[in-house]
Amino acid sequence: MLEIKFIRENIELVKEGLEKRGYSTSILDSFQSKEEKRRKLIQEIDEARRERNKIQERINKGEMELIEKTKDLSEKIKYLEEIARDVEKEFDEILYSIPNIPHSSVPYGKTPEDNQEIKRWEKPKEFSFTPRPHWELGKNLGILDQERSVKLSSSRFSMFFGKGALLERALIFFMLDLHTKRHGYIEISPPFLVNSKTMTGTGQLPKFSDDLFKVDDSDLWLVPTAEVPLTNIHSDEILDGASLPILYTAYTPCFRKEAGSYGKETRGLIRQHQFDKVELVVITKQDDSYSYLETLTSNAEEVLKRLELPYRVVVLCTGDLGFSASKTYDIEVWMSGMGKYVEISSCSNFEDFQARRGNIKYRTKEGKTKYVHTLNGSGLAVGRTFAAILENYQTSDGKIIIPHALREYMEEEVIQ
RNA sequence: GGAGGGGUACCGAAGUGGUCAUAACGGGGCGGUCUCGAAAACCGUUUUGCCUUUUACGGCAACAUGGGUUCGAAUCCCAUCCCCUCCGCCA
Repeated sequence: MLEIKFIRENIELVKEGLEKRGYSTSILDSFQSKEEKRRKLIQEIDEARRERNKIQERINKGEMELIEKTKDLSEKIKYLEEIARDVEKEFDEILYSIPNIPHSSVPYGKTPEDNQEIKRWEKPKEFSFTPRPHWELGKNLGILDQERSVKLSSSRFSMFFGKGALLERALIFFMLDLHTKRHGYIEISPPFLVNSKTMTGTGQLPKFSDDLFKVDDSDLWLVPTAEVPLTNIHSDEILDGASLPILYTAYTPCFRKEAGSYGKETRGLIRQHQFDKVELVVITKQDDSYSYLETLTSNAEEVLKRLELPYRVVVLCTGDLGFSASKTYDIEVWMSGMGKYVEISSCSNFEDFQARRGNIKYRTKEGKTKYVHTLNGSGLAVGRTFAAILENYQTSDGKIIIPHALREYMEEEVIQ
């Protein structure tokens, strides 16, 4: 969330940010009226409490006749507090629904078509035959079963068999090893179910519950990304400034409802209710966060470079930017069979937006407390990487050559 | 799931209805004195949030969380969460 005082004092700037994203700005009107109401109430309550405290002091000194007077005052306070509770609740709902402001370097745009390509690595390989999509390859090789998984669960679930399951595991190991051994991230194995407070900290709640799976009869939700548990590790903490930056990586399955995507990308591994991902999270001081956005993105790119998968990097335009992010780079891998670039990683700087929600601070050398900046990026989405390997490493007879970087984890050079 | 104990600051811990609890006491951290330097000792300091347009040597709030009783709650009552011990169950 944004700082209340900041919104109040920079209402035009916030309005501009909302407009750039294509959001309605009417929320700011309710913000203003509710905020003023809230502030007046706080003042009124504080004043009444001050008065009561003074009288209480005199009662303590023996002026018992004042007891009657303070009764009324207490009733008044109780009444005001009740109103304040409601106002505060309504106000919070508004406050938590205002998105982050796009960074000044983010290009203006309305749709994903307006995202700007800033980098392209390696040319897509030329095939002497028509390359097939990964779902055909996987099915023919018997390593990917998307029919039985529907029987077990529902559509948008898949199952790997034999070498396919091994390839998936190899990818997870390869990515985690790269990030821990080469890039300096600390590996975490977090819970896959988290509570509402945690989901609110990173911005999934209250606005985006429709896309989350919730466990019945509990306050637990299935994580849609490891970003949620990792970023919230230090919620309600004041970190030592010397301990920053903190770099975490984790492998987790991710669960998403993908509501509103009926009929879209139903085949293959692109859009699933459950998929594996290795995530990168960075917690920094505010001055470092944008340079870490570059580092983080290059850490994710390194996975594709080592797997020798062609990709491009785009910077998301204001209209395509996620709710909590200030700036986002998407990495898109080339899918030979599908004949297009597909998002495989999203690397974002949230500045202090998540830190405010999750209450994550650090202490400076001078002893002051400040909000940290948080960043995260996929490093990478495992299912899509799996698909990219199948499509880019296929042979004319439908075999898959294993990329060199994975051979130590696979023990074989070809899946056939 | 059953029985019992507990949740107070960075940590340990006291306080069990009004001598103001930011909070005793002990430890730790930070600053200083002493020292060539260090240790020890001594002195000082050490929560967070909100409101007052900025600021204050200003005000308010917070003792797991949320309600309640009371003129007044860390303290009494109710609910919820979490931790510990024992029993049962179990990967």
